[in-house]
Amino acid sequence: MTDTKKSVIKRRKSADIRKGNLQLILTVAEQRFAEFGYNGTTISSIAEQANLPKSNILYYFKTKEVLYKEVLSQILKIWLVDMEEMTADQHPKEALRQYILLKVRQSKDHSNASRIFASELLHGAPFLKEKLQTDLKVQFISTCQVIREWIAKQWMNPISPEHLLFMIWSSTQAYADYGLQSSILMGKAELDDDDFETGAELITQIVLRGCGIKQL
Amino acid sequence: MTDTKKSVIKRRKSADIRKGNLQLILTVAEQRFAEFGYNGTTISSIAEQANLPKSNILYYFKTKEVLYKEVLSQILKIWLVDMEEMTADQHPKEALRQYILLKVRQSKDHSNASRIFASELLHGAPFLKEKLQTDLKVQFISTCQVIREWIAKQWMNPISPEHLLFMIWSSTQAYADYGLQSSILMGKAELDDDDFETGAELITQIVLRGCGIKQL
DNA sequence: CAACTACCTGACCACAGAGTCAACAAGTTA
DNA sequence: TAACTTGTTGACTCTGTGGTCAGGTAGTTG
Repeated sequence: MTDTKKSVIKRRKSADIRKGNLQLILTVAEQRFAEFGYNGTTISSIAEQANLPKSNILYYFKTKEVLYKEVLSQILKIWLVDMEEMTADQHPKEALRQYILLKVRQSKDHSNASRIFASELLHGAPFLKEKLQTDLKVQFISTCQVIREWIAKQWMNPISPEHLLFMIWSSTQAYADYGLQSSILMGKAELDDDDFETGAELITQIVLRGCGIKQL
Repeated sequence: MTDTKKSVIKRRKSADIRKGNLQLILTVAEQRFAEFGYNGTTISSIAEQANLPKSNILYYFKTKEVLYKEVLSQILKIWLVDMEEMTADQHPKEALRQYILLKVRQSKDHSNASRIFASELLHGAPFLKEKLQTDLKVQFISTCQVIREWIAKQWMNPISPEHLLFMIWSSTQAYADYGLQSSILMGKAELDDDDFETGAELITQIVLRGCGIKQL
């Protein structure tokens, strides 16, 4: 009994070490990459912030590139999930509102991930190009189709679904990407919850009205 | 006569060397910084692309940082100019349309500059913070005031000028920042003139309708 | 406890990249 | 032409960084 228990405890403890360190490193790495970019981030700086020796980082991730890709890989998933929820049978009034809200929330809650993603795109998506051409593109085409059906049902004005999506993406994404700049301009240390809510609401209003979608 | 002429020619030639090299370096540097970011860009790579020895770059720009700041400094100016043109006596219908058009054009014609600016903001504007707090903020506040006056005149719905500007900035800026991603999704090598026009028109329509600005 | 595996880490290496410098070339002016 | 300024460049230094490695320790299993 004691043996088993002890063994179990130890086994769990050992697994926890790995899991814990992995998580710690990924979290810290995400912060650093978001702030300084891939080239501006050193393994040493990650190590320092995580309170681990540099060699230990390299023990879990063979190279810096592997670590970065690992961080990246989780981001695209998050990005795609929200879009899937828009379907043709929903009314755009609800669907778009919800999507915009989620995207802005994401900019707030996963600001680092969002910024890394943006930075990646900005520099030509060297590590993401393939995934964009497959996963994201499939989802994109499908969502454009949904919008086309909304238009066919005359639930909204006939406008380019592609450009509409670009507009929604960029304006919601901006609350992560340019949050700092925005806060400077608005004269505060950082954007608060209200700012995000106001932003989401404004984007929603403008998009819905702009697309000729009658509200209520 | 011959002497003077010769002298003049030589003087001009000498000045031209400086001017020409300066311009060449700045242009190449802008490309590299846009594509690889500050840390991802090496002086050697700039030198190579400009067909100059590395030392020569350092002769004109004491350090990499000086060169980068020089590139940056020209960008903010461009960014501010268009905004100045929006004034309270104009009707937002015209003013916003024009501003959006200019901003999208800028994303097309000065894509590198736009991307450097975006990248700078994305990483907390380490080199631009001061200028943002002064120049850009002044212009921002003033433009917000213009919008407030439009609202007071009931030329548009009462919406937050700050967030409206963020929305316009980000959605127009996106045509530079995410141009590559967009082209991938739309299945072409790069966005063509039509895409930019369509984008500008769509943003304009949505913003004008979204703000409750009657067109014509 | 013994053998084993997973985890940890300081010392080390190779190399790239920013910036210096000294010597030289080319234009400029009197 | 002589004195001077401006431009040019290869060779060099020095720091920082990604990554290796060997020798450790701590958990694990029979």
